[in-house]
Amino acid sequence: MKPRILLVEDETDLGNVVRQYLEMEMPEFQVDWVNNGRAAYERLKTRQTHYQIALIDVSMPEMDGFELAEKIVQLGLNLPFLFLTARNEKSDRLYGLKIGADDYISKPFDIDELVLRIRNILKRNAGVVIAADNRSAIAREDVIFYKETLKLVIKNTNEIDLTPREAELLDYLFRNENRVLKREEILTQLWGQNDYFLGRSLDVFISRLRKHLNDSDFISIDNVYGVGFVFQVRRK
Amino acid sequence: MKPRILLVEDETDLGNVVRQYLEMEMPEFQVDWVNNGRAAYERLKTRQTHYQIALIDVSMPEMDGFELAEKIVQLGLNLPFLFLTARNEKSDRLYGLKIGADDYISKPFDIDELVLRIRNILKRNAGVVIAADNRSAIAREDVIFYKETLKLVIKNTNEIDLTPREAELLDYLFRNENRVLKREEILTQLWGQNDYFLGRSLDVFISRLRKHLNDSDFISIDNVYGVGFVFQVRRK
DNA sequence: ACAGATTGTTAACAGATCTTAAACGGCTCG
DNA sequence: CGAGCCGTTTAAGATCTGTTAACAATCTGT
Repeated sequence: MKPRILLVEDETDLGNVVRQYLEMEMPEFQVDWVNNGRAAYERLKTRQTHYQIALIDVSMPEMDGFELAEKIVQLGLNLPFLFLTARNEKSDRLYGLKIGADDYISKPFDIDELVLRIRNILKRNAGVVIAADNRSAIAREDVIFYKETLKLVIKNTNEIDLTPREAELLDYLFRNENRVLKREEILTQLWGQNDYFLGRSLDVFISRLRKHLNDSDFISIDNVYGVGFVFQVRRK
Repeated sequence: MKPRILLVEDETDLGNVVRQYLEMEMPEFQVDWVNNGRAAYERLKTRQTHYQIALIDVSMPEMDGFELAEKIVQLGLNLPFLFLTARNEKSDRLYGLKIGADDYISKPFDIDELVLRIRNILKRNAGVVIAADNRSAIAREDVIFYKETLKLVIKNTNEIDLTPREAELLDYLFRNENRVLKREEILTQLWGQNDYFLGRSLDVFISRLRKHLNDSDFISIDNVYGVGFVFQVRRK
């Protein structure tokens, strides 16, 4: 199952913008947006879904952000959280940090900075390391490729261990998706030379990767006869 | 030994003030202050002393803060760091966060806020630490590791005595749980160098730790062929 | 449609890498 | 000085991986 981010924000416009931006910038996460503290609390209480991090607006009707955060701590969920708020008084900031916030970000905030801060918090906390530079994990539609752990996850269920060479080739394909790659290009890039036997070797790896990618509805490796291959990533 | 904080700051006055204040507010930590990036790098390169967090000034002569931080990431130390800086341009802030900073704090900063932010970062990073009668311990699921007394307790029944080297390696693994650790990283950090025989030695210790951890249902040490190891901590 | 070229798939092999037990040798401490 | 501990080295066996081989399937120009 995709790791999840919980966004708690009562302003409809801002909530929508942030959710959309996060899903675009961090496609390997699902963003759940709720518009009040109580709804967030209900979700967290019954650990039905497990969240990686919570982004909480301080000023909300009914149950405000501070109150929600305190409940999170009380519940003993080890859930990182940060505040997104228009209130930038020192006392508020200190209070937020004191109850354990991993960050306290004042509106208007830079959304790129928010993404980076979230990534850095998750990096320390979660098992799955996703670097900001997108080099260690690549997500496309129903496929996530963790380059460092040599793991390939399809439809969030199917977890496959790759060999180093398989991973290297797959990485190369991802970095050149949707364009025709000549055999010669691939061989000189990955094997350093280009002869008949290495060509056959490449075919074997292509075959293995195809088998691995069988369960994906969006990704396939297509042959261009006499030329090379195309790593096709279809969009939804 | 007291856990340590590394402060890298070239301005003498500020360095002194911050160090004194931190030691007053966080007496359980020892604060080591060095006044340039190169000195900090030398300390971190081989693992003479182990730090919990690094506070880094961006503007320094010789090796600047960004450069130092990049080296920290390259070395594969899982060391949290944050920037203390007078530069508050958006591009600088984004760059700092991009290379993995846990925070980017602009001077003049509120020292109480700094302390809170440091505490929150450490809280997440250290996991459940039991500080009873000054024996520091790391607890994860069904395993408790008392690193001062070199004892490992599994399921509250099985008590195992570790050798110093075993404990050192296990400590390193705990600090880097759920990440791929390259053989080279481990060897340069723990043994100070990396050659064939030390590699064999590492394998032997891994094997011994595995035997010790056999009774845990949650922790295992997995190999990534041709790369290194992953210290897997599964959650309930 | 046919032949040759290219590509696809599977199995087998050899070398690299990893695992583990056991032997070794330096060190400490009584 | 002898026993015990501990890190290192050795060595044998297990496992993993990239390559090769063999054969099947597909493509292309004629």
